[in-house]
Amino acid sequence: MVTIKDVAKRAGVNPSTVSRSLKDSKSISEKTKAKVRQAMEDLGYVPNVAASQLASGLTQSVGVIFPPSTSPDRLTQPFFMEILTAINDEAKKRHFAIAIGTGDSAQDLKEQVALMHKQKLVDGFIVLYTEKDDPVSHYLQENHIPFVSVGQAEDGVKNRSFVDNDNALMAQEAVDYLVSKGHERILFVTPSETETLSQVRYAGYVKGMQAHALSPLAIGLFAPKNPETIDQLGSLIKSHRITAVIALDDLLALRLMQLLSFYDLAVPDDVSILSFNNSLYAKILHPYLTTYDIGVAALGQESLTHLLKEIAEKTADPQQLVVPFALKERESVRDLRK
Amino acid sequence: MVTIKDVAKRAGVNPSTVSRSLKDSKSISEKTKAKVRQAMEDLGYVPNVAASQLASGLTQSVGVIFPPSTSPDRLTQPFFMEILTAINDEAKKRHFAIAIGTGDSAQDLKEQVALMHKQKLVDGFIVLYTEKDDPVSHYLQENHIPFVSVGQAEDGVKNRSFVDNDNALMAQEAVDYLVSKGHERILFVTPSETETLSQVRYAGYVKGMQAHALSPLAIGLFAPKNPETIDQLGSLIKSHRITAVIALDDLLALRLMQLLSFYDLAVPDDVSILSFNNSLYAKILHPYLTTYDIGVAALGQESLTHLLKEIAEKTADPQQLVVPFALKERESVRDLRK
DNA sequence: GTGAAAGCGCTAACAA
DNA sequence: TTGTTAGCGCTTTCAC
Repeated sequence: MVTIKDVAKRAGVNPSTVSRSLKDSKSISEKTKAKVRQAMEDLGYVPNVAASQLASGLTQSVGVIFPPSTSPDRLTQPFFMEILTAINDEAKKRHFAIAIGTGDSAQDLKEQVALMHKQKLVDGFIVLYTEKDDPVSHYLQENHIPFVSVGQAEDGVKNRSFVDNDNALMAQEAVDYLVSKGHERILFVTPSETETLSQVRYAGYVKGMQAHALSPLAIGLFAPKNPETIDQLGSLIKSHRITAVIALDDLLALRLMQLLSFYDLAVPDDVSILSFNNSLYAKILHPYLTTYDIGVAALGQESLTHLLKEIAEKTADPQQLVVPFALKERESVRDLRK
Repeated sequence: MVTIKDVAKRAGVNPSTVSRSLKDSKSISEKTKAKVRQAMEDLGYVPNVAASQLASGLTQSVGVIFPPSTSPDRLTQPFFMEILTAINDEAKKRHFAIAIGTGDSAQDLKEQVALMHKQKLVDGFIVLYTEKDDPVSHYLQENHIPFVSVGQAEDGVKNRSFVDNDNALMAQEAVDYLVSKGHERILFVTPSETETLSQVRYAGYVKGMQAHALSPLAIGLFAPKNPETIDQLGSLIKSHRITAVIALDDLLALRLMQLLSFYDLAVPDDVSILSFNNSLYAKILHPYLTTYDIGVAALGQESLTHLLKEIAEKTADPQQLVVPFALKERESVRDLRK
């Protein structure tokens, strides 16, 4: 194994000079750096991470925490793999490694996070979910460990960093878009009314409707595991002669399509569907879904960038970072004016 | 920060004794160990990973390599997140950490793997895909770095460890099952005939058909991106009056369902579908898919277990580990005998 | 069965 | 601008 000493010897300098050159310290002359770099090249030197960690106290790596897999399907949403690769790509660029945390329960996760931190495995965390009274976030905050969450900030939680889209605006623009296509009887549908995300987007929907002097409908619940909601939703759509529905995500939109076909309603001829995420699901079945791309890559990149900033500056800098979204027009929305 | 020295002082022993107790060395008396453990408890001691890595030369962590994201959808298959959590869970139990590797190209990935290894970030790798002439596997093999691949072994590659299902047998049993439900005109469909996995399963299908004195049909190609194959497949199913198709995976099965409905064929009334993976896709739309569960958790667990064994024993021990599969009967196969 | 002591490879004062 | 030096926290021979 070639160490910093070997490089130093070959370059005819002191090991500390090599160390400094490595981090491109400005107190080393370009000439010396060049010499050192050449020596590194010649010898095929690669720094030993453990040694530098031990000496510097910095881990050069961050933890990425997945949501508790209480509902087993959640994790298999394409979103998580997408953001994981986005974060990893950004981390590579910045010479950081990432460690992942998964667990069955939030409690489990909390213990893992605590361990990772105490073991000095990571300097900070990206938490890929937000939940009320989440033990993980609480732990991180109480212990003043740098972290950023991906997802909607809860109300009242101010001194924490979040990366998210402007979900209210996105839902509002969804209404604008549908109205521009001639729709007026628009319904908002979600699989769970309690989720913060649902609430925020529903609020955006309400605002959007009101902006067009349309009366917003009550939130539509469609929980595939709860058969009641299915029937209710079906009749609601029929009786209110809904022409467009906004679905909380692509998967829900897919299920909605099937529900509608059961009621002999075709998409988009009878009912248009507009959804969010632009995930793989949007292009499985025709009609391909018109959906908002939430910029997963940007979410990942921003979260890491901000986290590293907090780590480097050793100071919490709570920010709400918002990532732009973009409409992907495909086949599930009909223009009623044509 | 509480170190091994603090523990030693409190327990009234030498740091080396603490270190030994930590690894439950048998050359330390139970009495001393108890004392030491108590001291650790009292002080809330947590070992510093970097220090132990540096001193021992062992990283206590392994790399998990995802397939190159050349086709962006591939990674979002639920399989990868599932196996990642399975591996991570197993790793937690064994006090190992995992580092992940992702990249756009195989070349990219190779460089990342090389770096991870040279930096002494990991002791070995789990490669979550198999491909012909894959630079990553080549690199690992040439440099005698412990690794195990998840997926079908290519022919002729003998001195490497793989974890996989017995895919030929699974396809053969799929035929058995369909025959037991009264089907005879059975078609095997795949999105890509060149993939090893396709070939192996197709071979199993052929064998299964022959075992029942049925003549196997040519492999059916259904590449959604290639419209020709869609028409061809549709007519094929019509003209041969196919009653059951075996689909390479759940996603394909879903697309197949839509194709069939386009031809006014209902699943399972007119055509039955049997697929593989038992992924999230199997339960999105009715009819829910009858599909083989490939035991992702076991795949992950076995791969890690075997890798750690190779690392610990410092000796390559090429093995083909096979993980059992199980049929999940749901709604997509009709019993023609009823 | 336990202690002493020399490192693992790198960093970061402090000097020069 | 560069060299000297003392660790970072743990492991592991080698003694006893």
